Amino acid sequence: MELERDQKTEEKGLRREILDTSRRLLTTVGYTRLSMRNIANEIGYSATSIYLYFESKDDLVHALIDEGVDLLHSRLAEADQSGTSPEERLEAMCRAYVAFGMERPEYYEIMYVHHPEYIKRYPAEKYRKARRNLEIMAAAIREGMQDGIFRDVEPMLAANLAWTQLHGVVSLLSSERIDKRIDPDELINAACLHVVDAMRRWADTVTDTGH
Amino acid sequence: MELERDQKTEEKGLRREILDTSRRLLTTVGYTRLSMRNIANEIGYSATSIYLYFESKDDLVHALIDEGVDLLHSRLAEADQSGTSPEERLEAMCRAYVAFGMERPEYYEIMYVHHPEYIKRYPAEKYRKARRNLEIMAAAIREGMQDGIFRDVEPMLAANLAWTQLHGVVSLLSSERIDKRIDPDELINAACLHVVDAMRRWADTVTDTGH
DNA sequence: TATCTAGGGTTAACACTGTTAACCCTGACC
DNA sequence: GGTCAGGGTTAACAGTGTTAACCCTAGATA
Repeated sequence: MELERDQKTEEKGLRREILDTSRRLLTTVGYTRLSMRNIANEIGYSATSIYLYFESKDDLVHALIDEGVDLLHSRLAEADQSGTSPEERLEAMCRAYVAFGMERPEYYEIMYVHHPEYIKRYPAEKYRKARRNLEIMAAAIREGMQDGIFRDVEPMLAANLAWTQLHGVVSLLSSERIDKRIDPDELINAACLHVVDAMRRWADTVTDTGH
Repeated sequence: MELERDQKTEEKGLRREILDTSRRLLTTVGYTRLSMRNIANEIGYSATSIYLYFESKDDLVHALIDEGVDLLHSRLAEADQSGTSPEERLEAMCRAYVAFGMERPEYYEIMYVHHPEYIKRYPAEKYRKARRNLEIMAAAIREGMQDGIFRDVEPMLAANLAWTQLHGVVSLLSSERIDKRIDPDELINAACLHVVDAMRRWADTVTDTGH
């Protein structure tokens, strides 16, 4: 009993267990099979007891999204430190982003693909945390601008443009909507180089038209 | 009776009615509320009678996707004819694609966002038809190459790269995942110009690395 | 010591979902 | 007139997220 008291900072016992098996189910059987009753069966509790620790399934999924956001962030941060020049770092982060999306499609799905319904209820503080993953890219872009390598544009807009390109590749590839005759690696490679290249030249055509 | 016989080329009566109300429900209440019983209630039949004309909900949704594909194709074709130079035409098609995605999110959702489950069962002949929408872009790119305006790359790969960029913008914008401080029009504009610009320079960096 | 209370957990149920099996009824043909 | 097919129905299955009511045990209090 006293031991459990000490562990309460780590997380309450059952809540932790729910999260663990949820994560496991998500990666094994996928999101569609991630149901309250499924989770409950796995840990030997009734489905409704989950509601003692999460106020809804949305809430539970939000917690999983949070984990995914952290996972992605660590990948991006690692890539950011792998290179020296802003160009290298940006390219490395692009590849890290795509790699994450392709290797952990279940996480990626609930983070960026799935239905907007529960996204709208996504709590603000978690949203702010998710934005870090864009800011780390924006930072590299900003540095590149200061070094005179990249053109002068709003770094956050540029980061978002990069994000849309990367997200497009990941989501269309992993939903198997890209024709099989297209080599995935070639497409990924093109997209990543493309993003970096876009930062070099760009502004002259874009910022003019931005009212 | 004889009149109905004449119309059978247009489509069988009830099947047409199901498709019409499905389309209407899709655009009004959205995909999540598009249920068999909902459709049935709307037209005053029982839910199971839908199965006399569609073998599953997937099948029904496939028919709706088909409509969406045609709609998008007519938009792209129109844009393709609006310009003279390959550059103009490609840019017009990019804007047309994004416009379609933003104006008809329900169609876009079932076409390119939703769950891969029923996509895998998407019939091959419809898939072939959907590919036309990429080929019309690839055609403009190919022409640009022949005119010496665009670099020499595999046009279908280039079209797919363009598609990923456009899809990323549409899907992230319409799922409201882009920060509100980013101006959507500016992002769209940047993406479209970006796609065209990528066709001009590109190949030297990309094709080299393609194994 | 007896009683109250709070909290973790349960069962039953509601309102949905897509889908199948069985049935029913009408109209056409032999 | 009997058979048969086809359009349509109801009932039901197995599943979903979620809520209301309940149950039981441990701890604090009178």
